[in-house]
Amino acid sequence: MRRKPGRPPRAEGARDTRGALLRAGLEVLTEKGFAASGLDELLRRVGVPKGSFYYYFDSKEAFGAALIERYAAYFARKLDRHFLDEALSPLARLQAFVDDACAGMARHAFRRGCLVGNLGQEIAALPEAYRESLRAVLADWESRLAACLEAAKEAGELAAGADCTRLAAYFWTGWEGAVLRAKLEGNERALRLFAEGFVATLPRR
Amino acid sequence: MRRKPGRPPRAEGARDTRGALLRAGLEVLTEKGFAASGLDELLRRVGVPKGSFYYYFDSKEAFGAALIERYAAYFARKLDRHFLDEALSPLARLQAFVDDACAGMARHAFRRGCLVGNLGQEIAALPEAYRESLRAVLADWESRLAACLEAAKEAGELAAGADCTRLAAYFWTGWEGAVLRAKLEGNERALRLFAEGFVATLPRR
DNA sequence: CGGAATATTAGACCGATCGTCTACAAAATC
DNA sequence: GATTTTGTAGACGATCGGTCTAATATTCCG
Repeated sequence: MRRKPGRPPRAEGARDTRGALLRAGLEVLTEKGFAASGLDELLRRVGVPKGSFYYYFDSKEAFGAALIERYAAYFARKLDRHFLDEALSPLARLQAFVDDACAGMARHAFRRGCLVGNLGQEIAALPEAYRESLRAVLADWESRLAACLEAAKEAGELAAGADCTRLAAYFWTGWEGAVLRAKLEGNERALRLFAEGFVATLPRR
Repeated sequence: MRRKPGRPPRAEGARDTRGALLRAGLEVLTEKGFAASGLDELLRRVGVPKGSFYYYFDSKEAFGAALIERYAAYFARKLDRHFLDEALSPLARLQAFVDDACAGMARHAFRRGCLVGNLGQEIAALPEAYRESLRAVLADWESRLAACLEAAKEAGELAAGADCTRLAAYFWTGWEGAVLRAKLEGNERALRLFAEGFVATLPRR
């Protein structure tokens, strides 16, 4: 019993309980996936009682859906930051994303992976509604990368006949595998290996 | 209460309890992963009481380890069947494996994936001993594929300068991603896409 | 053929943890 | 200062992984 019940101050040194839950949820779920992540652990971590959780979210399923949404937004921003960076050539932008991702995984000692990959893997045991959400997220990433590859085409870094949409789908498919492998091996080797292989085999002209 | 206790006949119409547990375990874990798979469900499915489970296996962890071993053996046989098939050219053998895998996933309506991929994804929440096992399995697949690619070199299907080990690592990394994606999408598109992309970008000479 | 030893099953039981829910207190509003 | 809103506290029943004792079939040995 650490605190009396009731509403804590919110106006000033406010504590964004919902936000804290989402942040911690992302940390836990990108590490262990959905099924293996217990609410109790999450709540202990954030220092919030169960009642609060169920005030902000209808269920664990709803919480997961919110996490997917938040992760998609976070990742879309990251992709835009790199893929739309006019200071770099299109292929250099892709490389910058890869470098960023490697640094990100290293920062968490290769324990955390990709939320989409984690949930996709256990999709059979997840709410059916997640499937479409995850698919949509991947489709979104695909179109962002395809646009970057189109830019590469115009910059003469990629053959005019290249199928950018197909290449983008190929990239994200393999990339998810690389993230999984990097987690398993505990190093960035797989990420580098896949990225280099992908770029190396791009049709130049 | 369906049956009186005691040892059932084993000599004739014998029921291989341990084997049945392993078989069902493989089905469940390739679908839902480790954490999401409850012992109770498994036991209900096989029609075996808990006592038997803990007679054959020390713990869920030991059970999982046995599953990894069994899956590795099963998969190694499958790889040998294809990669050592002298009737086909080396690259045709790889294609035969891909076709086989597509058919296999389709047979289970794309619900079951790869045990190594599933467990690898949730490695952070798994017994640490699994990590090395899974790594070793992947390394084994890698060397089998590398040998097949070496054969392709000798057959003139692959450039003499190609780094077969590296290519093999690249393949399995991306392949795991493709399996994950095929599960998520519920079709073989990702498998085909990755396999075609891989073969297409192989250095021919 | 009989009795002891062994192999295997039956399922109650335990502490921990799962996700849900009801009761209530503080802050905000009027 | 009463009511409404916002949020917290923690009890709850179900189920989890795991252990344990009891019971019985089979095998072994004489």
